Amino acid sequence: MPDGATRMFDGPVTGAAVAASIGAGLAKAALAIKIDGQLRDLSRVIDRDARIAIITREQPEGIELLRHDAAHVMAQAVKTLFPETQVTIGPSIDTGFYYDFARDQPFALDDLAKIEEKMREIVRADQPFVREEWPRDQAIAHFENLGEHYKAEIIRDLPEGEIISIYRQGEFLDLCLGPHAPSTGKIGMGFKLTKLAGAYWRGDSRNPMLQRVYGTAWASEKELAHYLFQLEEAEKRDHRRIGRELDLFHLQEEAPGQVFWHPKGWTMFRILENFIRSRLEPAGYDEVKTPQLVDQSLFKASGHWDMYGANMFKVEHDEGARVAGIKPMNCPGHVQIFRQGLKSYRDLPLRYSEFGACHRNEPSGALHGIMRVRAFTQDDAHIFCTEDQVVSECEAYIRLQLGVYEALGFDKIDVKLALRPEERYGTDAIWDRAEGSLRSALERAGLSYTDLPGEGAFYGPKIEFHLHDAIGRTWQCGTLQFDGVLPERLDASYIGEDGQRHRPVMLHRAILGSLERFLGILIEQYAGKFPLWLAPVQAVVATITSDADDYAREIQKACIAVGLRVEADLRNEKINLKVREHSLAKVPVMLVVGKREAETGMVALRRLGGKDQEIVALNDVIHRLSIESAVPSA
RNA sequence: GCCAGUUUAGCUCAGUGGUAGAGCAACGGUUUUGUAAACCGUCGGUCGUCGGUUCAAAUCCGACAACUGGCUCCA
Repeated sequence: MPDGATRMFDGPVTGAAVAASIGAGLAKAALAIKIDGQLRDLSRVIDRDARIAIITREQPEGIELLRHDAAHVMAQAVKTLFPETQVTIGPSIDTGFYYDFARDQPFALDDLAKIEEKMREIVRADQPFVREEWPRDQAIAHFENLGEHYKAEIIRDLPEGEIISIYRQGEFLDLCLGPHAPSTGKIGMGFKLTKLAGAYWRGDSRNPMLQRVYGTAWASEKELAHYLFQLEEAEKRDHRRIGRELDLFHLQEEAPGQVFWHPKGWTMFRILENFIRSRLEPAGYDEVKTPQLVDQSLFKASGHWDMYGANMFKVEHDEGARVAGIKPMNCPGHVQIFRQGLKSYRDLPLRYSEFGACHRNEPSGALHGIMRVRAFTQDDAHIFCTEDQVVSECEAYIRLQLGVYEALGFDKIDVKLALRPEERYGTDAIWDRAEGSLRSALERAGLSYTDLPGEGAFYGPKIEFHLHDAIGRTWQCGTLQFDGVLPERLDASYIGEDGQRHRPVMLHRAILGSLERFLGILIEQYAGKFPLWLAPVQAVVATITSDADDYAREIQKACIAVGLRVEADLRNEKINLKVREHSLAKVPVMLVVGKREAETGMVALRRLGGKDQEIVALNDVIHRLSIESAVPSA
C-alpha cells in the first residue's frame, strides 16, 4: 500500500476485492488499481506479491481515466444515434477528451446536445466496462464486418503478438488498451461536450478529415462549473479584446494578418524593443538593418525559395523581368553583411542583431489575433562562430534569454529540443555534432527539456522556448537554431589560425520571437494591468474642478520633463466618472488635484484598483514614479 | 489549405419574407463637482461583399472575403 501497510491474501484476488478489504467507502470510490506502477482494471487478478495503490477520482490518474471512459461513452452514444458513423480513436486530454469519427454527413452543432443527452443516459444506466482479449484475426474480422474500417486498420498496424484487448459496455465494443472504471456510472455528471472540429486521420493532411468532438470532464459537477468559469475569466483577458478596449491596435479585412498599431500599442512596442536592445548591447551584439525586398536569387541560394517559396510574398519588377521576395526571415541578409570584407578567426564570434520586419504568407486558418500574423517583427540575431565556440555561445544565449523572461514575469516556460527532420540539408555527421552541442548547452545551463524528434528546421536542430497564453494554449517564442548549412550555401568563410578558409557555424536566435506575438502574450499575462515601465499611459492627472486646471497642466509638464508618460484629464466631469474611466482603461496611477492640492503643492495619488489615496508633495510623486518606472534590470 | 461556426450602429447583442431595434459609447446643452457611472437632448446602420429567388430579402439559395474554434503548417 502507498502508506506502507501490507495485506496478505490466501490466493489470487482482484483489485476490487483488495479495495473492499480496506473499506466499503474505498470499494465504492475505486476506479482502478496500480500494480507495481502499472495502471490496471479493478477486475484484474493479482496472483503475486505486489506494491499496489487504489486509484480514485481524487487522483490525477483517476480523472484521466474518467475522461477516457467518457470518450468511450461518447463513441457509444454516437453509434446509437448515428449507426452509420465509424469510430476511430478517442483519448483523454488535459481538460477532457475527444473522439474522432468518420462519416459522410458532418455533425451539426445541434447534434452535440443530443449526443450529450444520450451519454447521460448511458452514465445513468451504469453499464459495466468489461475487458476481453481477442485473437487478432477475430478482432479484425469483427470490426470489418461492422464496417469499422479504421478500427480494423489500427489493429492491423499493431505489432504481431500484441494482446488485442476489447472493452465492452452494453452493446458497444471498442478496441482499447484500457484500463477503465468498473462501470459507466463512475463518470458522473461533471462533463460537457464543448466543440466540434475537423481533424485529419492520423494527423496527416493527406488523409481524409474526420469529425472530432471535444468534451471536458471533471471529478464533479462543481469542478466542471469551476472550469467553465475559469474559461470565461480567461476570455476577459484575451489580447484581442483588451487590445480594443485599451486602444492598443486593430486588425481589418483589407490587411489580414497585419497589425494597425495605435499610439498606445506602438508605445508598448517601442518600449519592449528598447528593452531588448538594452539587453543585447552588453551581451556583445551589433545591431544591423537589412533590405525587405530581395531578388529571388539570394533565396534560391539559401534554399528558402525551394523549401518555403509557396509561403513567400513575391513581387515582379522591371516590368515583369525580375522577381523578388519580401524577406520571410533575416538570415540571408546577415550573411551578406558577414561576407563584406575578409573575416579572421579573431573577429569571431560576431553577433548581428536586427529588429527585422518579416512577411510570411501563413495559411488563412493559422492566423490568430496578433499572435499568429503574416507581418511580424523578430528580435532576431545571428551569431557567426567557430565550432569550438558553439556550446559557450549557446549557453550564454540561454542565460540571456532566461534573464529576459524572468524580468518580464514569466516563470512557466516549456523548453524543447527539436531534432533532425526527414527533409533536411547536411550530413548525418553534421547533425550529430549539432544536436550534441545544443544538448550540452542545455545541460550546462541546467535546464530540463523534452525532445521533439523530426521537428528541427531543414538546416539544423533547434531549442524552442514555449510560453502559455490565458486559455492554456502554448506559443513558441524564443528559439535557438544551429545552422551548419547556410554558411556553406551562401559561401560565408573566415580565415583561421592556420591561414586557411573555414566555414563558420551560424546560430539563429530570437528571445521574444515575434514582438507582435510577445505583446499579445504580455497583454494576456497582465490582463492589461501593465507594470509601470510597460504601461503606455503611466498616470493621468485628473482635476476635480477647473480651479486646478493650471496646476494639473504644470504637473503633467513636470512629469513629461522627466520622461514619464502622463495625460491630463481636465474635462468638466465629476471625479467619480474620471476615476471610473481611467480605472477601466487600466491606467496604473491617478494623480487627483483639486483646489486644496493646487494651493498646497500636493497631489492625491491613487493606484489602480486601490481603495484609498495618499497625499504627497508633487516633487515626491515625480521622484517615486520615476524610480518605479525603471526598466527591469539584471 | 481542410472541417465546423460566425459576420446587424464604435462596442455588446435583439430582430424567422412586409418601412431596421435596445443598452453602453459618441456628440450638443445644463451642472464646477473630492475618488468606479450627474441630468436633459441629439446623431448614428446600402444588416460583410457580389449574385440569384420573390411583388417584396437582414431573413431563403449560391459564390467570395474576413473572423472564431480545431486540424495541418509555422524557415
